Amino acid sequence: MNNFLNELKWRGMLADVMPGTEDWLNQGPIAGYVGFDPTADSLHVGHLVQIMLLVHLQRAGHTPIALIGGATGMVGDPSGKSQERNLLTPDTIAHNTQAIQKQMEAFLDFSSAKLLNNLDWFGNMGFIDFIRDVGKHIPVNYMTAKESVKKRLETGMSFTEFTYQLLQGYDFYYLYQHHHCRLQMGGTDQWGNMTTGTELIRRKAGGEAFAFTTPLITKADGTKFGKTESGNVWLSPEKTSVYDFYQFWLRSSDADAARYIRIFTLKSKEEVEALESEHQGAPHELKLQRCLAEDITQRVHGQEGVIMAEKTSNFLFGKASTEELKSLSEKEILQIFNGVPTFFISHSDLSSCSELADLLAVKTSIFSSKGEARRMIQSNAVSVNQSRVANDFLPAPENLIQGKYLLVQKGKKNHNLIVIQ
RNA sequence: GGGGAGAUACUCAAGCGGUCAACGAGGACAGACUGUAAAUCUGUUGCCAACGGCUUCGUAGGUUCGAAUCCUGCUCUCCCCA
Repeated sequence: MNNFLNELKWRGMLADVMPGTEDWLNQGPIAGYVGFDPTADSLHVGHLVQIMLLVHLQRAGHTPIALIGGATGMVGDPSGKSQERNLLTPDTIAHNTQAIQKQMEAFLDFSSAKLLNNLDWFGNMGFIDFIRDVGKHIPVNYMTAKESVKKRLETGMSFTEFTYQLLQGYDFYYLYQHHHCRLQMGGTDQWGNMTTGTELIRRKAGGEAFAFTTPLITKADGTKFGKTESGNVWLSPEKTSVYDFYQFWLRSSDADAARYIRIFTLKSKEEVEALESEHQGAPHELKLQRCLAEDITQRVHGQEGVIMAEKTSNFLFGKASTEELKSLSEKEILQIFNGVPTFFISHSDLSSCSELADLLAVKTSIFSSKGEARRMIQSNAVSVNQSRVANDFLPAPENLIQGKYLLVQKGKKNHNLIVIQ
């Protein structure tokens, strides 16, 4: 029954495991949970690791529980945060909760998996009840020994955030009592909160519960995973276009791609190893990165998303000439440049431009200032309609594709579409 | 309650009356090389009508021909004593 931990192990998804977890998992189907706080109206790629845990759990025949923190999100988890954060309003949290719940449904089969919201059990609990029923069981010295608290003792931490581990601990206790859940999973930064839960279960219910964590996902160069120049990579296509999402994975380095494909896809060990050796034989084909990007984009945005992102990528990074670009029909243009940042300007905007930098920094915000635009143009970094241009170049009507489009490329990887209407 | 230190650009961090749009490092972006990789080398990194101009050094005033640098009030942060 339990290939679960082994599966996670070869994929490099195991960091700390509480003693006894494996033995217990071997005893038969169990229920395990991961919590997600609704701090934004979409999950991002960092959450994907945790989601994959639930997916593996389900595939191993167990019951995954995705817990949305409608209540804990009101408080704010201090883990891994060096500063106190602002509270979100209840409205925002409710909205975020809904959005995240919806996203969850794409990954798990909720005919057997469970989707819960801890507001359901915290919503009506009074403060006095809480400190009597929960607070009484966990000593403050135990709480302050946690890394998440210790780190903040000097710089300061509100009582609110200090309490967070108790809330999360109670979640685990509640799931233990009502859903036979004895396993909690999460990122390494959650370890302290997770052990507060097992401790509460031990003290309050005399029960035994288990936990393990996934390692912090990093990039080979040591920088933070899941960020691009424009910020977080979100699962919501409104916040990160499907094209950008696909590109995020495609651009990962060889070392990263090999690790990511284990973590974020369900490909078997044999498949992964075969891909790796294939990749080594012809690294320029980016086989590993392509498979990775395709697989994840497929899971998050569906087959259509993959087709579109690939089409756009192939066009923009292929050697499409100005002529090829000009030969595109309007329909093709709209299809290909879907997901590429687009700016709308008027014909008078275009004709009133005194220089290219004016068009790129003032009429559109492709660059943040004219100075920057000029510098970039001077360093040979800007192309219009697939050919390098100088600052004295100004698009004339005959340069517009289909009479209304301009493709502006900044550097190697940033494409923008200007629509003149 | 008493005493001390400090607040500089994305971050760290120099500067202590003119030569400061502000040393240096990191980061970021770009160019070359490549494979939309890594490493390496190079350039850029306040804004503009640009061999010049304008606005920046917590905030509000003041001294001075001239201030990030000196003085005063205010706000915030940290440390020590009680």
